[in-house]
Amino acid sequence: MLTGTNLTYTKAYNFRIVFETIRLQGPISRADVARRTSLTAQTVSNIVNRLLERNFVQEGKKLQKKRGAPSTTLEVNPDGAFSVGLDFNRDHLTGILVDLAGNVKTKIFHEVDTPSPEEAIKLMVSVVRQLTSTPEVGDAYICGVGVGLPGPLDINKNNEVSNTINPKAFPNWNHVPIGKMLKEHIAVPIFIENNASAATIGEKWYGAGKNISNFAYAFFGAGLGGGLVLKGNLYEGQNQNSGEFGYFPFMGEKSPISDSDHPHVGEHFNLTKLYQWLRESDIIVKRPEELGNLFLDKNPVFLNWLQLAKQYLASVFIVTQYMIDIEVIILGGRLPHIIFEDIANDLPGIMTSLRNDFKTPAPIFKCGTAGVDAAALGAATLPIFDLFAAQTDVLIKNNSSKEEAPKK
Amino acid sequence: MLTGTNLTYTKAYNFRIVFETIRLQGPISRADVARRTSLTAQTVSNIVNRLLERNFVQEGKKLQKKRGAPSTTLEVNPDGAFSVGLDFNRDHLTGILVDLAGNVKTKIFHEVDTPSPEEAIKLMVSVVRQLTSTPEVGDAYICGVGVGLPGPLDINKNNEVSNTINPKAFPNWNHVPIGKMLKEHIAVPIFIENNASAATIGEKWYGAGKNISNFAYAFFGAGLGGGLVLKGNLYEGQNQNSGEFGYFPFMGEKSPISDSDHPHVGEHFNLTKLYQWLRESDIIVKRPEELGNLFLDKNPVFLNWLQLAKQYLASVFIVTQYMIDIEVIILGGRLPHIIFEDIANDLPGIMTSLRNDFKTPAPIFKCGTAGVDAAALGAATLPIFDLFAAQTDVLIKNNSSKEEAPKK
DNA sequence: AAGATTAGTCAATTTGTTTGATTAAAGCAA
DNA sequence: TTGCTTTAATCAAACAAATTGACTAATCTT
Repeated sequence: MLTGTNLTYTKAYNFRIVFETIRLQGPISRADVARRTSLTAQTVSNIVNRLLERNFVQEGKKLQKKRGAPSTTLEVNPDGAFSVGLDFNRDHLTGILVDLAGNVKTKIFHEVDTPSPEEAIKLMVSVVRQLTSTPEVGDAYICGVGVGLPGPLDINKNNEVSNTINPKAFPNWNHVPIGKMLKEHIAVPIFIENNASAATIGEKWYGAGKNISNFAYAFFGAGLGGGLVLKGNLYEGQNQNSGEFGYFPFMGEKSPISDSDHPHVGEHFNLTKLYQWLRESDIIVKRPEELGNLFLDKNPVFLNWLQLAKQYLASVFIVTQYMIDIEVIILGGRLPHIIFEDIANDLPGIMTSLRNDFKTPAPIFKCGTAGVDAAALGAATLPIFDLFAAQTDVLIKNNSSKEEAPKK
Repeated sequence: MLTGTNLTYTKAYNFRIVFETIRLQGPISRADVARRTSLTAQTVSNIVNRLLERNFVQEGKKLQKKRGAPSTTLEVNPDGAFSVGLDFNRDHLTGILVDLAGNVKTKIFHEVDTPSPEEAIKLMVSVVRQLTSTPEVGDAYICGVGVGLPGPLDINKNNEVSNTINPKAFPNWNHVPIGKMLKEHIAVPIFIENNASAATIGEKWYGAGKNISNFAYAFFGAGLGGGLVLKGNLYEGQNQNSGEFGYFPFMGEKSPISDSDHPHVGEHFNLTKLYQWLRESDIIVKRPEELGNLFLDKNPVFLNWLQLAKQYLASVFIVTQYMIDIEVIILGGRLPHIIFEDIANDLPGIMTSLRNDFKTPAPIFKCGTAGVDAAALGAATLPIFDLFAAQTDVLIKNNSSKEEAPKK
């Protein structure tokens, strides 16, 4: 709907712009913030006072450049607020506590086996309680709890409170109002996303996507998913399912691991199927970390898989580039970092050999910085993002998340 | 860069929101505009007065619903402003004059044969003069001149005035500062875009994309191009080359028309190559309109081409949907309307047979409403779009196009 | 005919940014 | 050392656009 705007929204947006400038450019002086944002020194001064009052930023030491009065630098106060992220899947629940600077302060890991909704909620609530009741947090501000679930999600938006969710990965979960169930036990705001989108936001806010306004993120979880950041904002699409790279059909021959009626690239990256396929060659793998050893040992069966993986990814990203013309592609998720590095290293060459002579530069490949906990860190970023990100839609009326965090 | 905002931008944005609401929903009363936009009646009243003063909208007849005072309706005043669009290619220059409601008032067509930049500019200037000096225009406001060129463009953004352009289709054009050259002879603002992007904006503003906030547009010109509208805004990508569907590789077997080292879907839709291929079967075609006759005659060679075309498009749009999860796909350009209708009719079925069982709905196919002059109409829309579209970036500082049109 | 409802405008208020003036701190040059 | 210049930062007043509240007018309801 086309809605207008007014002063209140202007205020909220400038608040976020100033915070984000300090976050990304800090330590930085008020005067520099004003220059960068094109706001006046007075406006910046007022907003910074509000940020200081709330403990979201802190003053650093004085700094002087050439002449004139030295400037007091500003930077994010890591302990100014905390957020909880949950990465939930059939086999595990990871819970982490992060501070405002994105540092992981505490981490809790539980192995599970396709629990029922009730069991899952109970465990989640207990993890959240544990994470937030440490003396380190004290009475600091808690932005909220973010939950990442395996996508694609079928989100039924009946009303804001009781969205129901159908995660494809949980056959026994059917239209579970997970948000509502959590709200009954947890007082802070709750955010639910598919894990790939959450990880995308995590990389955008704290990771390899900082300062990058257009990128695609490929998320290697139980399968292959992803997310898109376009013009600095997460683009989720009509049904919150953009960036489903795993559903792309194979361009050439299909993967030897593929066994479905509609062969698609995601099958090659499906961890369960990969473990099965490796077992046929008497290679026993149970966790993604162990794939790193196969790589270091130059195991020929695994290297064969990896070679094919690169081919499939190259074809996926060629199409991605022609469609959305992005600058950077970030790789992240549960695979070991050395494997991502190897892929990021080889893909540009493979893609060049497949590309048409096109005048735009090839995309740059980067590895995600969040490591194997990308989904949990991403989930924890959701509440922070909602409160602080300078998304342009903050400026427009009928937007729920325009309020500032409370003073205490 | 992260820049702040202030009241001035708020004003500009609300002005656009009110105009667009009247344009899309009119005839509509002030009170209804206020309800739709979440602005107060007073704010709407003020903005409408400014719109009336500038003749961009006009009052219609009184209308009463149930009780209360009858409301005066508002609607766009077609003669309130005019805009010129040029569609330039190796073989033709089409110039059109459109009014504020998107009606084509005058059309000029010239056949050309890969002219030099100087010859082209001369012809363009003369066409613009002819179009704007009719009595119908009188002293009405001219928004500007839009120029659509065959993409992909290699735009060199040295500074705002002297962007140079390398259209791939013009081998003898090398870094031509076409904007600067036109500005020397034309007083109104000038906008240059690749023809597919221009046509996309045209469909978004006046055509099948009205009211649709996420869609992909496939543009059949000399080859196959396209554009994306995401969250209501044109998304052009890092290098202004998003939506280059023609560069996608073939998913299965390549087209019989393809003859390049890197086979890509665009080759199948390259009109020159298609004409050549048809000639091999003794079918002589020189203009796209004639393809319509082949279709109506059920010419087997052409139907074979069409069948393959649908297969290739289906694979392209499946990937499109998984990547950007859009609602609608619009087909437009130089092919005859009946062919677009046939494609739009058959594609959903072909795609369903190829799709994974995915829970999101399949995209809806629509035919563009601009007809064969989509590129020229799109080009004409560029200045209007710049002046009136409620793109969110209007709200942010350091944005050149925030001024309101002059009163006279 | 009185009351209710709705459209629309005028005048005063609100609110966040901007402008202008002022203070303070530090380097530069004679 | 002293005066000049530059820069940072804040205070107070001005400004600008949306909002609020009061009011008029038109029409339907009962």
